[in-house]
Amino acid sequence: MLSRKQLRLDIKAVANALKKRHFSFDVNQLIELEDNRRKNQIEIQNLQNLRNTQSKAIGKAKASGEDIKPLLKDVADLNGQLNIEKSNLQVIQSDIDAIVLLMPNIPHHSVPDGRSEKDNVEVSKWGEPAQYNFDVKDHVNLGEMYGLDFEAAAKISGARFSVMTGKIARLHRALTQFMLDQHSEVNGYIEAYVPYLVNAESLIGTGQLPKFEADLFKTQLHGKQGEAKTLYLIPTGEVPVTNIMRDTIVKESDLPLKFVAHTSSFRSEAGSYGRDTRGLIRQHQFEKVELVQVVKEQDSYQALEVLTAHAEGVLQALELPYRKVNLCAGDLGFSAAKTYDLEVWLPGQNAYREISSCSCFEDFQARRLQLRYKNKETNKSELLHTLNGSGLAVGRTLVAVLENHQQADRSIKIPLVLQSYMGGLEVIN
RNA sequence: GGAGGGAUGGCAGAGCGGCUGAAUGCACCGGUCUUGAAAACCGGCAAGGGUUAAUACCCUUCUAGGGUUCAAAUCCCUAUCCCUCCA
Repeated sequence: MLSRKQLRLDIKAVANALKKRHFSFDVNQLIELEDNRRKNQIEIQNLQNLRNTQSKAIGKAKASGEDIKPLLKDVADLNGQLNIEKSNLQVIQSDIDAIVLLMPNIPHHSVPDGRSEKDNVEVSKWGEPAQYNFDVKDHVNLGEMYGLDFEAAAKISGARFSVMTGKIARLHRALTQFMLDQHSEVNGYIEAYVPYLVNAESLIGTGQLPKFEADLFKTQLHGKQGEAKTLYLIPTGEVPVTNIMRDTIVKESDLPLKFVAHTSSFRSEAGSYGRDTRGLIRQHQFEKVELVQVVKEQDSYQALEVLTAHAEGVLQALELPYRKVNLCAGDLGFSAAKTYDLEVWLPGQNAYREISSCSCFEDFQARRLQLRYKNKETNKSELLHTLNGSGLAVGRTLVAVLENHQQADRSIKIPLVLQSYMGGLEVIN
């Protein structure tokens, strides 16, 4: 959520900045609403002030045994008026909220212009895609030999699910463990275990709601009471992990906060029919190791570089060629001010594909989350900055390992760092 | 399934119709003292919003939403969460 103060003081600049995202809104409408809100609020406050002083007068009059009847009538009239004004304000306020909650974050100045992923800018590249002197298979063909089973998954649940058994399941788990260990032991993140079902407040906090409800799986308990207890399956670990700190004022000495969590993620993938229907790339349920940082305002962009490097470290350890891309304004997620995507090389697709998305949200999420710290210098509570990134998406990493480390005899070479997690196994065959 | 108890500032914890935006302690910040630190002492210290050039002043907020009342942290109802006991 953008700052209301900023919207009030400099709405033109906001509108202008959001143009970079190709997002537009009715500036005049918002100005008018805001104007009405202010007038209305002043009116209400005056009435409240009057009522408060009258009420106090009644208290005093009563104590000294005077007749309070005429005073009572006065206040009753005031209250009548007040109620009308209040309901007016409520309508205006919810109109404003509806608009503001749907406004995306302002892109950082270093974000390139552009409309779609075609306009993203490559920042760096690591590793060389291997040359294969044999017929390259994709992960579906390779995986099926070693325990990846989409037919069983379709029977159990439907499309976009997977079953893994045997060596593949073990490899999948090894990747998860390796990533968790790497981030908690080497990179200094606190390991967290979090719920996969979350309430609407949490999703509003990180920005998935109200705008992206269609992307979510929603659960509901039976009966009337159940409706009040709607929970959503998390679309990313970012939601529960970032919400750990919702509504808190963090001690300055505890900053920066760094969490790593392994979670499943659930996405409806509404609107992506026909895209990536083959294989593990786009699933309704997938595993991710998520990095979250909460830092002071002045540290956030440095933190974005570091967090991205942590995700890159995993790719490098797994000997997977990748490139780092600075997302253009048009491709930026709703809450993000700046995002680096890491795209891993997939020989089976002969292309780089997203495997991690690392974003700085500035105070956009923190404002919704009421996530602050006490600034010692100013002695004020100030909003913090949040960041997150996948480190990495486990399913896609499995794909990358299978495809990049395949050999002519259809065996899969296991990267050195994973071997201890595989009981010393060097090759899957 | 049933019966109770609770939710108050960064934390702990009083208050249970008007003088309470809220005692007290801890934490934090500033100062005195000290070679320095600690201790002690003095002072400050919730958030959000509005009016104002500024000093100031005003409004809202004691889990959330309703209600009673001229007036609610305080009384009533509902929800959520926590705790205890019974089955």
